[in-house]
Amino acid sequence: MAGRRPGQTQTRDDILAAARNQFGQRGYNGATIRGIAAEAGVNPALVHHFFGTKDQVFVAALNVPVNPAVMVELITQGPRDNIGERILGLFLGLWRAPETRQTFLALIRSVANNEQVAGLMRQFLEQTVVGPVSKALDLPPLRLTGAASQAFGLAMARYVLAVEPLASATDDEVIALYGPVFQYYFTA
Amino acid sequence: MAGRRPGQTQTRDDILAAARNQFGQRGYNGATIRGIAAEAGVNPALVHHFFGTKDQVFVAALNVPVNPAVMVELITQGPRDNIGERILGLFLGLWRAPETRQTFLALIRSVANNEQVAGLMRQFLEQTVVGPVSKALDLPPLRLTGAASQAFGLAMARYVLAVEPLASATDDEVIALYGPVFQYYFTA
DNA sequence: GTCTATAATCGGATAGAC
DNA sequence: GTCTATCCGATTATAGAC
Repeated sequence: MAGRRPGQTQTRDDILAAARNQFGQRGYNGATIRGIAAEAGVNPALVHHFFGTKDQVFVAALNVPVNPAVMVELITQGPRDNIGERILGLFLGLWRAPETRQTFLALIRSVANNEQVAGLMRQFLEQTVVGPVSKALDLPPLRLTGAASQAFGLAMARYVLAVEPLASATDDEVIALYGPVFQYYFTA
Repeated sequence: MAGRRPGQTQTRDDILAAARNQFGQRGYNGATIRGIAAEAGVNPALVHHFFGTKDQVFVAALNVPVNPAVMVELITQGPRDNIGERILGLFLGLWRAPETRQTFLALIRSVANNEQVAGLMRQFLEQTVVGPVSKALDLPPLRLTGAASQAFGLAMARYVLAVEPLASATDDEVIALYGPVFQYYFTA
């Protein structure tokens, strides 16, 4: 934490930022090392130099400081009667912060076109989300996949497709619209 | 309708079927003319010969006999108190038929990674679905984008991600789970 | 640390022979 | 109708100079 590190740091971070943006805009398949390098203002070979293969660049770019286990904790701990609104609050907050927003966009776009990423996401949902939350809240797993599907659809419609009037709605309007739905999914 | 047409037809249809499958599995960006030709067992040049550019192949492959206006009619006409289940029945039926299933898969995968397709989908939803249905049923447009988002999310989770236990659930279980949600979106 | 050069593929599209 | 041959561009990745 004391003193700044020499040279390298800046370029490396530039590449990482460019990667997050490119993967977010185009997904794994659509983004290119060359595109990332161009946006970062460096040579394509440098991207490989710092992060290795495209796979590894992807992992590095998406390694954002959001701990899923903590999120699950936050959700399962609080009062049950407003769990829908609480989840939406967390969700919308993550979509408001640029870093997590880019991460989520990248994941959605990649899941839709890349079998490998889709496999990872499926595993993550089944093992880290649906399983634990189902036990913690004593809900049928099917209910939680319902909630997950609505979260996916909301992200898709509001942030990827940007269909109106949903895209321009305020966060409060979104909470009012989707609150009852998530409350339903989390009520036995 | 009387008598069968000569030669050409078979190969042309083979290419079209292969195109539907490839676009469904990989989306617009991921599918290749060469991949389509290989699956159809023909030369890549033939694909161009019959359908022109990749854009035109895409349009031809997705030109499936589903009239959106008719679907909207079906939904807005019937009784209001079971509209959720009726929509789900139509929806699941379309995902059961191979041709429409491939079409929908292609659209979802392409929307997520292709700005042009996303634009078309956005326009379609706003002008052909949300607008008309909102007027016909006297519902706020925002409600209908909510329903659309849930439809997208259901398709994504069940058919693209195939997350369990949703992917293996029966249609009846899906109707039981999502029925109340769609009913909510379609109730003022 | 940064870049040039290049290998090895793969992509869409076209011209033109048969 | 069907295919061979080919153009031209873009991609990931590596080797190695400076």
